[in-house]
Amino acid sequence: MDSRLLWGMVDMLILDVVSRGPTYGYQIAQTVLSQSSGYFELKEGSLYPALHRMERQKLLTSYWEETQEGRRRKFYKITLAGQRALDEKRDEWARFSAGVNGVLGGAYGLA
Amino acid sequence: MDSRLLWGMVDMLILDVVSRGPTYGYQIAQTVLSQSSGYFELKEGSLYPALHRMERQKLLTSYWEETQEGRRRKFYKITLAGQRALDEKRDEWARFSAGVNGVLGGAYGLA
DNA sequence: ATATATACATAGACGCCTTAGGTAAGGAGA
DNA sequence: TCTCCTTACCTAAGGCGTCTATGTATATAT
Repeated sequence: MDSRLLWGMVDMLILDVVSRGPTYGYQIAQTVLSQSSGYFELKEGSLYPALHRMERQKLLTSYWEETQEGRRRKFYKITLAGQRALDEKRDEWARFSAGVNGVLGGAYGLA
Repeated sequence: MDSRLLWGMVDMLILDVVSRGPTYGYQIAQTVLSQSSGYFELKEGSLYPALHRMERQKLLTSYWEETQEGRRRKFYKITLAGQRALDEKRDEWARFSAGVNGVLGGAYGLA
């Protein structure tokens, strides 16, 4: 896929996944990959900086957990501000995709 | 709007408008603005570099015309390669928006 | 032993969009 | 006349998110 399309979408996708309950980076990437039917491959170089950025912005909080097998995972929870940001981003996405489809459909005369 | 969302979309929107028939920069911006219900304000700093870039890539060709009032306009026509690129970008957009909606819809369990 | 999957992290490069500025002509209104 | 807005083109510099590449570390499978 054209990765330039991802600009500004990574945050929304991450927030959306985290909004369903605490989860960690690797799992977020797997979820996004699976629910986009393999389309969105969140690269580590985008994923982790985005998580850190959103934590700085207080949209997420984090805590470490250790599994019984000895692997460490950094879990993220969405904050109230994060939930609000997600809602805004969803609205923004709706307007954006309607805008694109409006232009693309323009050839066939809709309005 | 969040302008980062525009990444990679400007070319598709321009190609789409030009594909309907020869037109010029200012008019393209007006068309996109109108058909996105005022949502997409193509800035000159994005529009003209994009037109030049796509002309370099042989997706568009251009010619100058002078109006009776003395204004000069640079008209653009889409090439065969441009039409193919547009078709690809439309497919890409369809997959992309389906992917986003797949992730966003994931909370309500679709697959 | 080696490879793969899990799991985190960072540095530097890249490229498009933005802001801001420039040129130039026409028409409207004071 | 002077000012302002619209039309119409163009470019330079800055910002910033994503990518590639790299590093660390453990567990499991071959």
